[in-house]
Amino acid sequence: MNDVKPSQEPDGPTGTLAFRLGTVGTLVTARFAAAVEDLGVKPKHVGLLSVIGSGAPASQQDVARTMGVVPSLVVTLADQLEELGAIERVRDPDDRRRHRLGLTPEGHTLLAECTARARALDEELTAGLSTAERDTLSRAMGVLAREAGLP
Amino acid sequence: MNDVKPSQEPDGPTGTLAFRLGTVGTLVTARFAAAVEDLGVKPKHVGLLSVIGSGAPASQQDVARTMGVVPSLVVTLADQLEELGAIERVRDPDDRRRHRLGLTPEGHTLLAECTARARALDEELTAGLSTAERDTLSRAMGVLAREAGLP
DNA sequence: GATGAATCGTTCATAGCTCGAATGATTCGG
DNA sequence: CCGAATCATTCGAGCTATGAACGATTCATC
Repeated sequence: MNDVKPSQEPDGPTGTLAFRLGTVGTLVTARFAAAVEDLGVKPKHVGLLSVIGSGAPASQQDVARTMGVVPSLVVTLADQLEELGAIERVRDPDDRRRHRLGLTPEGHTLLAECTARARALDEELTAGLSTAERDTLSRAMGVLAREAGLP
Repeated sequence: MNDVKPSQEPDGPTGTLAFRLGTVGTLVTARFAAAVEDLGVKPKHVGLLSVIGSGAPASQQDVARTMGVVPSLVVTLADQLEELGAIERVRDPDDRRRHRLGLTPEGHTLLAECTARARALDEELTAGLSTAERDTLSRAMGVLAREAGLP
């Protein structure tokens, strides 16, 4: 009768979802960063690639909004990815203020490799979970993302 | 037969658990930071309070290890919390190199308030989830935390 | 007991990341 | 045609967290 809530967890903020999400997120991001370091990119770069990769070529403003960062940061990230030969900037003929960002063939390859490594990391992380739990977790993260103000 | 995997998710890294954990973590942390801002503390302070609050009084080195940060950062955080009157440093009589960190009565109150707000945030975030899903999520986060290298 | 090595807390300088304001080019609305 | 708005870019600044030095204290070995 005493294990209705089997929580052996500490009862401080450290035990709450909000807090744990932060610490685990930081840790996992660090691990992902280490996993793609040799490719010359960091998580933010991968995020940019991913945004560009899925969907129509977008302006840097759009990308910034989607990523939840400031446009000036997109400039820096895009500069570095362009230098890697992963993306290219094309002046939008319809509105020549805009730069439409697109993946180069090398960019597609890079994105695919990053995706593969992210998936591998997922496998490691969820090794201790059942398939049903993974699905629930995956779905819950989607809900949380929207709840936290993501597109 | 085509919805064996009902994933409408994008297939880039953005859709992976590892990546989403990072972005959601950052977002949630920002929201928690805003929630406790008027108390004069930031998430890292709350983490420190939480570590001190649960368990025997620990040295700053121990706290640093538990939090996964460098000892010099604990100095800064402890300074600010001490100035708030939330914690106190006591020279360990058994080993006078050490400072044992302890919560003051005000510190207990502050920690309790932070805990309450973290729980309230949890409620908001998981509003769209069933009770069973919340439990699974909670458990899964514990597994991930250990898997990612947390105590 | 003495003495060199190790540990604890602290200070300081520094690196990394991100933001915000200012600028120039371009487009839109009246 | 002209002022307001939008886009990309540059530049400077802020904040966090780190790592290397340093004094105080303890430990281990002789």
